[in-house]
Amino acid sequence: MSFSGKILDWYHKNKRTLPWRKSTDPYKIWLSEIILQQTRVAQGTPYYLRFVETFPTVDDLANAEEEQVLKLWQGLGYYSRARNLHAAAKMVVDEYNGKFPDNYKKLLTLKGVGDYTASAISSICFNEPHAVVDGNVYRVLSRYYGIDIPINSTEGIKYFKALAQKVMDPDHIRDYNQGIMEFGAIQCSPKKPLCLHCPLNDSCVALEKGLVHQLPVKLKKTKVSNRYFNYLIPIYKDTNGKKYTRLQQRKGKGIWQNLWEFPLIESKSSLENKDIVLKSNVIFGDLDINDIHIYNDTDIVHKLSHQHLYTKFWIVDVNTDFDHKISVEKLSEFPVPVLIADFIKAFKF
DNA sequence: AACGCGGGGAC
DNA sequence: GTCCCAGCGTT
Repeated sequence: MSFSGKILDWYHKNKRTLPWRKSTDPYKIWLSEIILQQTRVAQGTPYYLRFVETFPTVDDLANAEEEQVLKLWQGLGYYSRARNLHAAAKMVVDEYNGKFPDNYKKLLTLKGVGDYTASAISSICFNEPHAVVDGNVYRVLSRYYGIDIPINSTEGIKYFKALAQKVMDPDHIRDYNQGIMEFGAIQCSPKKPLCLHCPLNDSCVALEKGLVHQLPVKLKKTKVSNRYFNYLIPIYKDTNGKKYTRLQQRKGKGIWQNLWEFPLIESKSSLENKDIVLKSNVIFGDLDINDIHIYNDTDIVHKLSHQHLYTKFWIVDVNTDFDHKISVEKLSEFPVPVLIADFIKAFKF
């Protein structure tokens, strides 16, 4: 049996029942594909369910505020996906008259949709013969065919796309594409592949040569940088005992774009109490600061894939009312990074 | 061609 | 600790 035949056979016996597999509605498939970019099925599934529940149609999503989309996305990471998701929904409504693009080329014009996602949607929804190449496919193909070209090199990306396109089954593309990804996730997994009872173990080059654990080859990742965050949490209690604090929205290019956080002092290294007091007086202008004390004695280290954030939270008690204040009960309405959400949850306002 | 972008789970 | 996940956009 051919490679694709065995993949299809394996898929029919082993496929999981996943919520998006009940439909070929391009809106729902697109939603699932964006959510699952660089994200495990287990992590993305509850988000998918909340999104289809909250936004049943692309029109509903397009008409939402970006704030609401980001709030629903909170905790999933790579927030440009959420911003692009919203922008793409608007494109579908405005430029495609509300009808989801129905072929690979048009799908590629949507923000946040690249070769993988356009291939996935066009094959699953419209039976177009475009082979998907995701992390699973790189692993399966590199092992089965014994290819050691780095998967994240320009040559590798081109090579594996062509190979995937060559070995696919164009007549069963919907199941083939999902099948090879599922096979990579469950059978041909990164660490402990189940080679012993694999339907391809009589013809897998990596298995024959003992290279299973050396493939796929991947170029080195960039190094992690350290940053030092000091969050100032102003707290003002009015005459009724109601408490207020302040959030501000992150703008610019870096992490957590358009998400909200407390006023931030970033420094090259760990700051001392007196430095914080000094800078707090600048940040909060002429406010009457009653007391400043640290919340966490040792730094909270928030680890992103490319940055380690050494974080201190400082409680700033103020005696006077201030602008841009929000009541602490409203904190949960803002989309915030996990680092901030964890603090809000742990701190007793 | 290289880099920036999150968070979490498996080991 | 390391690796990687149904990748994409920017520089």
